Amino acid sequence: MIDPRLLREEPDLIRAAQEKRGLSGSVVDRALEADAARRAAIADFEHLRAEQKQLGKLIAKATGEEKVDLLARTKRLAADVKTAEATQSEAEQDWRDALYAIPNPAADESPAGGEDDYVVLSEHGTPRDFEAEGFEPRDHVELGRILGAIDVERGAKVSGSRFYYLTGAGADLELALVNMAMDQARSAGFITMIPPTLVKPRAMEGTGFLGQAADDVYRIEGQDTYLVGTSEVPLAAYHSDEILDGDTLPRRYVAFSPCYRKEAGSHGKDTRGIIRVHWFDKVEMFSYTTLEEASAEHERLLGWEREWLDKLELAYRVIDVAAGDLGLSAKRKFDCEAWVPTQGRYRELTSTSNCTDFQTRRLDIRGRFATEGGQPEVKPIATLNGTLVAIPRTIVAILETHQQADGSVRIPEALRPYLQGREVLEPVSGA
RNA sequence: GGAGGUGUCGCCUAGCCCGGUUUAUGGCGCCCGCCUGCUAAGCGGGUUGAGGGUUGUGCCCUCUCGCGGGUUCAAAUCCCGCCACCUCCGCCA
Repeated sequence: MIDPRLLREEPDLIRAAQEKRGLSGSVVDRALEADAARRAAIADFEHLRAEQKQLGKLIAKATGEEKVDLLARTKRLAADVKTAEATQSEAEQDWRDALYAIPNPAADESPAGGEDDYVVLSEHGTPRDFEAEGFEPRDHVELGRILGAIDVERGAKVSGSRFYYLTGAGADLELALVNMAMDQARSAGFITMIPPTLVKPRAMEGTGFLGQAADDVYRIEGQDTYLVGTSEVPLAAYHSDEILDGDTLPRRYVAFSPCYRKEAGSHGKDTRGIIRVHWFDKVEMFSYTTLEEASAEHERLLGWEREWLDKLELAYRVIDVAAGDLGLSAKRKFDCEAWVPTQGRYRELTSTSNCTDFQTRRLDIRGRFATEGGQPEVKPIATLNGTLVAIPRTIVAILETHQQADGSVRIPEALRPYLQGREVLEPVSGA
């Protein structure tokens, strides 16, 4: 949720922000109207209610005929109060709906425009030149089959399209990546978490996933419960309705969890292999910090993502995602995209977003901070998230990047201790 | 799933039977000040959060006792539903 005060005082800023994302500014007018209506309704109700309470006090003291008189007066008032209260709560609901429809304004630094208007911030490593090495690279599906690591056929048989089994070396690889990622995050000071992945509407809405992203969310039939598409959801909602001690910030959590996505609207895209799937496991970093520190924290999260990709010896680039391609909650987003040899292009492997106070306002998360003068101050705080490792895409990048002419795959050195010291994944026969 | 119990301002706690100076009591913690020849002890004051009004910047008002309804002129208090936690039983990995 954007700051209601900002909307009221600087509506043109929000209009400009809508335009930068390629969205209509009409929601701004709707929200302003709703705000005015809400405030009028509040004043109306509170006025009547105050009168009612005054009379109530008199009644308590009054006796005899005087009391009868007062009771008659206030009885009529009671009905008016009830009506005014209903009007107020309706107006507040309208106002909330209008506000919730407005996304976080993009950062000044974010490029304007849509999906293709990103800016490349940096490139790291060099894509392998298979032509120079004299062999045709196999894609991850083929490598997965040869290594006995990925079984997409049986995934489809049992669960449908966009499902897979990780088998043998593939399963070992996931556990190794997860443990390595957790080790990295733990030594950076993150608290390790394994969160629930079925959540109530509050958590989903509070993190901004029931807006335009709602089509991508699995809902449990007959229940007000959702499967999360990322552990960002339970990690953000973890501190909902809490006031955190400012001294404890930043709070950094790292979670391992499965993620579920309908992938609605991506029919025909990435149908081969495990680039785009309905379920995958992920290790996610999450920070709560002050609004002042949020940008610096965002850079730190990006730094940890880069450290991770460097250790996997992947070629990748970092992009500044354009305003129109940001999620509802994000003010700014960096994606790390790894080179996928058989596709001849960079594909998103990790992503980090600065959500500022957008989620904390929805989830009622604030910080209590010491002030110069005296009494501590309660203020909104910021949340940020960043992928450390999304398993399938990382496996794709590793297999394709480090494959050898005979179909084996060299294990990056940093990962070997997590794979029983293995240096190479060898083809198996009879998958 | 069944039975019983509990849910009060950061934490603990009084109030609930019997509705009305309750502006929700007290303690801890925290903040400010006083006192004090050291970071102790003591004393005084402040301290839930959200929203609206006013711009007199300090004050006024409303909401907030797990959540939602209801009864009533009036609800922390009475009634109904829901949720969470605890104890016991059942079932289960």
